[in-house]
Amino acid sequence: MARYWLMKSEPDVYPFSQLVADGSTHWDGVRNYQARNMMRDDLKLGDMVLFYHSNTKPPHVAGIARVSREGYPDHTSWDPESKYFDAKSSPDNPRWVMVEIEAIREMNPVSLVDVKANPVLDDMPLVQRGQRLSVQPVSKGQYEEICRMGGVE
DNA sequence: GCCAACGTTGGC
DNA sequence: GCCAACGTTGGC
Repeated sequence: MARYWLMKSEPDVYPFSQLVADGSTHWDGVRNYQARNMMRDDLKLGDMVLFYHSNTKPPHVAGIARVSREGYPDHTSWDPESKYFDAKSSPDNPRWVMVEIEAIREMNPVSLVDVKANPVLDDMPLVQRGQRLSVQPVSKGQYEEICRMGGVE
């Protein structure tokens, strides 16, 4: 049974349109333990992902993606050239995890303002105070409501 | 550009 | 183990 997630990306860095162009991508660079644990333990093949654009005006959900590979070591963590390099991570003892996601479809942007204005979505982590996690769980009802707002059946 | 929230670091 | 300092996130 598929579960549902929201993943944040800054469109200046990696917009949803790029995921559509690429087809799929590995979600590297997450350096937060809570988010890592979810990617390692909870994100399963076929889980649906709301692709959220943060740090843009206005912030919004931009499209739907799907987990296409479950958690595996994030190789950028032991690449000295990478900006995500972590000296405490190595191929033998990887500290960080990534998943792969694939683009499913674009949707009409659902802005954060609209999410906040919809009582159905009051409990979404996204609208809680100070919520900064780049990977967040979403309920089935919340997922379906966002899809509806974005014009997706 | 500002700043609140939160995570991490490091001295003790 | 505490907690102040610092860095980052991300909306506004």
